[in-house]
Amino acid sequence: MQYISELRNTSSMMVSSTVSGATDQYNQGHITLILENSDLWKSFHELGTEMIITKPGRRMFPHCNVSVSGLLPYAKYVIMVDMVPVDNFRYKWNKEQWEVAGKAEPHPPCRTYIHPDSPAPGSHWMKQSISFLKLKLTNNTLDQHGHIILHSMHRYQPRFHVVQADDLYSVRWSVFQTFSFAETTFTSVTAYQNSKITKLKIDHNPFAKGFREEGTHGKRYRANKSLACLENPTKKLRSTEKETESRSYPDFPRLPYDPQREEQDALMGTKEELVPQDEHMSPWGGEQDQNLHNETAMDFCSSEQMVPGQVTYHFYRPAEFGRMPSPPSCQDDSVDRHSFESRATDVATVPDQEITRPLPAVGMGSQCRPLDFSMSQNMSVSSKNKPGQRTHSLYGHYNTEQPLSQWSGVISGQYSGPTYPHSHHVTAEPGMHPPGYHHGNVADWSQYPLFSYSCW
DNA sequence: TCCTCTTACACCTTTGAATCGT
DNA sequence: AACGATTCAAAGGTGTAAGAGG
Repeated sequence: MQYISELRNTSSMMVSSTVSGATDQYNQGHITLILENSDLWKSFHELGTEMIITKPGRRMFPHCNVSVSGLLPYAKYVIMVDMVPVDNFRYKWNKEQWEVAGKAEPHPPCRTYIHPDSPAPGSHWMKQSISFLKLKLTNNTLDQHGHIILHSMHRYQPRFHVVQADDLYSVRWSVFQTFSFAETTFTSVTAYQNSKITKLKIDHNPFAKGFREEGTHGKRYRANKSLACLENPTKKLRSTEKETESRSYPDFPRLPYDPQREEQDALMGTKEELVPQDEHMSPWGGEQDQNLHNETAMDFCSSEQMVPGQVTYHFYRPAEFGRMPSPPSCQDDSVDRHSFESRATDVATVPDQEITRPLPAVGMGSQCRPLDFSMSQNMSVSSKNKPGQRTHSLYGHYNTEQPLSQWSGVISGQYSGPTYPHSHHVTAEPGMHPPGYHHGNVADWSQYPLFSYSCW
């Protein structure tokens, strides 16, 4: 609980600093991104968000919805989203909480979702919130539909990229900023593990309304091959209940269904449910304590740092990396933007404790570095090879040559901690990194598959 | 045996074309 | 002819349960 309150304090500070710094609305250094539905995200985050991924592709829920300010009204921008691994682990759901189940699998092809309105003037982006409703996640590494490919049972975090570019061709030479939000971190799953998350989704997702309403829910529950449950409830229902119990769905089969109570339970938790878990009900709690962090402060650090992807730019400016490791580098990057050609990156990469953990780090250095933006090299190289084709491919829907995500020069808009009371303002924030923040682990990622996709 | 993943299913919302009225 | 409102069917999103596979 202590760490939650720390988060809140910090985040409110960040918000205020952002706001005060935003006096110059059109100064690019003060572009701010605000996460809409922050409360909803927060609700999910507190339970440990799970995102279903399927072979044909599944939308996110909650879906990413942001509003942006501080853009130049007449300058054109491209806005993109990608997913970065939060750490190098694979997880499993065990005894009502997530546990580390081993090292992460090698990254699937990295893809980027480009908002369909891109490119559009700043005024367009600022006049209303930007929805990424149609972004889809898949676990199909051979996916041909341009969905973002993730591994199941891994943790990811969406990153938003704001790129000033007149067209998609010029994205790679453009100035851009990267934002992410701690509460959008999720675990990708092929089937829901945490019943609280399931219920929360059912209660909030209109498409799941059929599971929400009392009658339908009951009907639905027995829908498949299980009218027998009604006819002969003893056997079938018993087995259902058994499974239900074993999977800890305490409230699911119960009828009548009370949405309010359910929601309240989901959000607040009952005492019984809470006891075995962390005080704030985060299923991460146990696992984090056990595997990731030893103290609350480290929890804070971890969640803070899962953020922005800053770029690995060593391909062009290797010498610059020397300055990355120190927290002030973020501070100095107050400009928060860099051009592709000239900047030396901040390398956020992975939280210290996670990188340095005595992990079975086999292959991690080059293959599975979380929060790394390896595409820089790929892009440079590939664009030299096939510039025309590449740029053209930007406009294709599902072009396998997708260079867009291969940009370099990503900078950190820098992430702010969980926005607990409200939305999330993201700006460069010195001091967000804990002492000992580690910027290393900037190994080459050049073998990383070179086809991320734009989808719209 | 356990765990993860896939698939078919029923229910629901969203979308867009067709129709009608002004 | 142009525009807006309404209707309706198709498309697509949702979690569940059973079962396959490792």
